Amino acid sequence: MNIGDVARRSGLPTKTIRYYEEIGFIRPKRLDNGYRDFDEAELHKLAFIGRARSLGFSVEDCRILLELYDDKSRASAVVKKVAEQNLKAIDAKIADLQAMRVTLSHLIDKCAGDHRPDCPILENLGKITTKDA
Amino acid sequence: MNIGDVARRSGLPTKTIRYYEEIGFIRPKRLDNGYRDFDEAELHKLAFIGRARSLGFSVEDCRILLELYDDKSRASAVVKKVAEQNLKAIDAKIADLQAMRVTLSHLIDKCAGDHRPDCPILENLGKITTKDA
DNA sequence: ATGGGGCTTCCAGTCACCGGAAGGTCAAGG
DNA sequence: CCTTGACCTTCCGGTGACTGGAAGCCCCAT
Repeated sequence: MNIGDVARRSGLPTKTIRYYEEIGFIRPKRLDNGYRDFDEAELHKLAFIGRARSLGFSVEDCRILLELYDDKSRASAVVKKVAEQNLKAIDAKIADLQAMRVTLSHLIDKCAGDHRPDCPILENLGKITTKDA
Repeated sequence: MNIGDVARRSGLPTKTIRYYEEIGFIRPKRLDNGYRDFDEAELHKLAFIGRARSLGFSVEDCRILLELYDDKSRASAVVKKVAEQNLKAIDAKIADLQAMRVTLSHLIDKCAGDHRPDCPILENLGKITTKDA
């Protein structure tokens, strides 16, 4: 299977697939002309990584998850722990963004948004909130 | 004012301040010994950038906001628009993360998380969801 | 044989910094 | 006067996870 077919079937760009080879996720054989030749197992692995990435797992998380996936005797608790850590990280990001959102939307609400130059948004950003030593 | 004082008063790391000089946000004078010498206006500007960054504005957004801040005759509508675009981007990120969160937490709930090897998390990641051409 | 797409490698760029090395400067203490 | 330690400087490289582009094969259909 050529890289283009794998890209279509996995949903990953060819650039990303080459990158995943570079960082050791896959080692496709080569044809005589130098083209990569993927088998179904590699396609499968790439699709796995793609799904995990879309759920917010880092590439290094994926490396761990792949190892766990291959190790059929590992306890599910181990996998669950990795997933829970990821969930925590996602929750923290959501909380950060929501805090931003609150402040920013307050600012936007207070701004008339007309032809006049007075703007509470800039005024607030301009406030020096230093901790004078 | 030395860079260390500015760092303490603005809350930005010295590395970041030097970086902001490099990309043209500020142009502090230099003392004979080569040290940067900041004035209050520069401190103010850095604090402004720091606050905007913490609200999710990109560095390029900050460049625009600074220009708008300096242009006392611009309409507040212009600023509001930039802020609203940022708010939209924040909302999109929150939505993405929440979608991830839902899927991942379902998966985690379904996983026993014990000594047994069966794990719905990995099983789901392993599902090939390709669009076979 | 020619054209167009697909494949290869390699280099550089993204974004917003951060870490560290090598070295100059300054104020205080012995 | 010397040392110590906290500053400051520049420069180089790295981060994460790709992405873009150039230069150049390769393959197939016309």
